[in-house]
Amino acid sequence: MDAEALSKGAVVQDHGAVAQAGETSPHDTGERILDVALDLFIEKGYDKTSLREIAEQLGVTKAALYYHFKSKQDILMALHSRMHGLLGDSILGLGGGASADPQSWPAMFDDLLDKMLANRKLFLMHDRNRAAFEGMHREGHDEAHHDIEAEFRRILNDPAISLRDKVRFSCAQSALLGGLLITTGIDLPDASLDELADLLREAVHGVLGQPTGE
Amino acid sequence: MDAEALSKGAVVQDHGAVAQAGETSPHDTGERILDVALDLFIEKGYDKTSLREIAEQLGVTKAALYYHFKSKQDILMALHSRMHGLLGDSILGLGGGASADPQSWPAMFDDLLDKMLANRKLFLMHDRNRAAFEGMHREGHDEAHHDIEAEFRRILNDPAISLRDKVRFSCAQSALLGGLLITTGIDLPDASLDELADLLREAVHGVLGQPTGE
DNA sequence: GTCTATATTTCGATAGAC
DNA sequence: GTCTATCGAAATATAGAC
Repeated sequence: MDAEALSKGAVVQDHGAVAQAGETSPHDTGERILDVALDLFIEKGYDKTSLREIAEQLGVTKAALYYHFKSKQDILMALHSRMHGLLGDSILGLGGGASADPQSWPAMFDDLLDKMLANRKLFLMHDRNRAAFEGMHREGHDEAHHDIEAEFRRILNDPAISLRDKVRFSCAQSALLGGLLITTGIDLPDASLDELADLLREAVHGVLGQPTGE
Repeated sequence: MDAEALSKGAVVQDHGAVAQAGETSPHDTGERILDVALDLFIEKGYDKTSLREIAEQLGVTKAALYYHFKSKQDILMALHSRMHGLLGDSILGLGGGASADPQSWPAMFDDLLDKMLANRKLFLMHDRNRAAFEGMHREGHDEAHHDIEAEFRRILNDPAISLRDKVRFSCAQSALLGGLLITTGIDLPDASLDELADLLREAVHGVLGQPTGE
């Protein structure tokens, strides 16, 4: 009801090479399960969304879901993979330590902004179900995937970064999510997504401030 | 484990008149239940926190909880009341329409910042369990309490407010929460809460921008 | 690949003794 | 005000036919 204005399953962006393992043609049942789950996880939250509900809305039975996913958490993990497929390793320097330099943050956030805006639903879902994702990581599952929040904490614990920059980083990231949230609580007049992108960039840069003196 | 650096149950601030109905002396069992629940709702989320767990950590049995609260949701509602007791009606103009003027936002956010920082846990809990709170409101409970998000949506749907200001408002609010989040993921050196407050003010004002031309 | 059962578990909530 | 014991509901997950 709230999220009907969002784009549907815009997983693959205008650049290739983001295909996920196990996700073949775009309209097999597995993908449709994920699409429905994504909507429900945003609307009601992961915990309060039952498999019966997902199956019902999809026109199949619960048991059919278990043919495609071995558990409910497995569905959440698949959506997690979708998200990381979008981010790629281009952002947040998961390999190196490029993100340790606050000078590079404005450009990085610009990049992140585009990807998050183009795939709002995934990021809104991740934000709304942070507890569920952390529980998943705590139980040791979700191998081979670093979370966004893992990189987030790495920066927060880097002694080379000043408290001011840490606050800026944390606030900028949250501000971005707050900007995404606006697309659900409002009827965006026409396709003024570009205007929103500009305003969001403005807000994020406002948080990050001037790298030099102030 | 994560939230042990947070202050414990700082419900009543340095100004009086925030007592809640049904909350008498500060250390009766009812209050202790709420304190434990607050911690667990932050750490594991509302849904994944069982009453057995709350009771165990408190050294009583499940049934004892039901003497003080008539349901699990009732515990959540009580914490909701705690939060609104803090906010009072001074902020966000729940009665009038004072918050409709973007000119007044910087001062309002300064006020909000202090209250949120002094009672981080309540606001972090609210943010982390947004789905649970919305579900509560959807089911018609929580009478007599307007939610923060209700006022939030009112602003988003006010046609007199420009999209830029709406984005700024939404981002500023989220940025504030992002700033609170920093207190959980980091060991704040000493009691540098005042320094954090300054940096947060800086960040929020950065989002809100100049009211005049730009 | 999808169905009809059914197994298993956990949780919220209640009854009644003390 | 707290306890023991239990009920009932709902959810995840599985077994096996088709």
